[in-house]
Amino acid sequence: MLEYIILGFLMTKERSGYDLKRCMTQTTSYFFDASFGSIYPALKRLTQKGLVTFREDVDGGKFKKVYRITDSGRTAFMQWVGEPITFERSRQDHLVRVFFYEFLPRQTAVDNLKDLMLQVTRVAQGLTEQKGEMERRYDVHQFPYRYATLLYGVEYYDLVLRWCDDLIDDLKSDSATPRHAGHE
Amino acid sequence: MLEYIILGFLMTKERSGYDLKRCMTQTTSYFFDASFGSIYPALKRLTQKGLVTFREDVDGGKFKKVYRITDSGRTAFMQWVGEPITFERSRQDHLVRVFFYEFLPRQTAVDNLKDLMLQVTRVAQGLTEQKGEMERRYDVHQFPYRYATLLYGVEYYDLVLRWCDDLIDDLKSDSATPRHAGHE
DNA sequence: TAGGTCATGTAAAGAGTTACATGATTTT
DNA sequence: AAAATCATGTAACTCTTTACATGACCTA
Repeated sequence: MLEYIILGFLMTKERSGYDLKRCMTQTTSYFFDASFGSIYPALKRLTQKGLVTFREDVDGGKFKKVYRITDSGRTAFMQWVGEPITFERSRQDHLVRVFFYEFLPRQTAVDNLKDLMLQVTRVAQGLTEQKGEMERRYDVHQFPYRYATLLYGVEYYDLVLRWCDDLIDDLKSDSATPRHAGHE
Repeated sequence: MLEYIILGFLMTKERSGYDLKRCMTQTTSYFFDASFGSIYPALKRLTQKGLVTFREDVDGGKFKKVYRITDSGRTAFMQWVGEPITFERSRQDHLVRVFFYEFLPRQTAVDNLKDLMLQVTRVAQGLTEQKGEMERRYDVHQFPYRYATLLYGVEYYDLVLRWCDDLIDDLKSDSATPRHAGHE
């Protein structure tokens, strides 16, 4: 997967490993991210397979390896991107603890959910700004897919926030039956 | 994480590795799942740490190891479940390809998105049925967290479906500008 | 008797992160 | 002069899946 994402980013222009990391952090990190520890080995593998080449560049004294996609790289990417999308149920780690919140005092549950909302709000803010910037600067109909993935992110975070809020409301209105009583 | 989920499932009753797998598939698979290849080693580790014990059972000739949570297991679980929830941006693999759909002919994009919708619909159906069954059989206010996580799943799949649908609509209304033209 | 389900387990491989090592340049 | 950023890379570790091995019981 990572290798194809790298190829995808190289489809439009040549980039260094460092550039690729920045790309991901800025544009895809809300649905896919990778560390240097996986990017550099991936670039090595792609080079060995002949899907990318690189030139060494000294830009202002700084040593750089700038990667460019090859023709077979383009072919491999085009083959991959056209394949049917396989829907994988994605792990939602934040749900795991909540699933077991029956064992927690209601107040702790509410506090932790509120804290979760704060975290999500922070992440969501960055995305919403990106979306606004895109709407201001471009005609979004020209980039339907980039815009759609951004929208997905904004709506997803919105869902998580609404969900937390609804659950907190539900817990407050119903504080007469503390489910955590009786354990042990 | 897996070890705590196992402890969580053992909080209410004793279960075998096989039971635990069935539990997860039935109740948490839309946000967390694990294979036998990770469950059995996890149970071994939990036993070594003294957080669970087991008894060997021969149920109708079938050999079973039934695990029970210990007191230190309960303590460890209660400590974990009360910790603040850390929100991790979760990978949404289905978005990765779509992010690069500018390189695909519009018709292929639409076809693949429709196929994705079919897959999601199938997964969503199971969850919606579970939700309906819970509403019929129990007073959902008695199980706010189980019900909330179910709701999350239903709403999440709904979001994905609406998102696909909106994107397909957008692509149809705007078919005059095929963005894929011009590559290679 | 063949295939399905119940039941446990291991080994190899895959995919990734974290931490570290290195060193130049740029900003404070 | 220190700290941050740019830039590449490796090694150890973690977590996980897939594939396999084993064997009993159940059902068509």
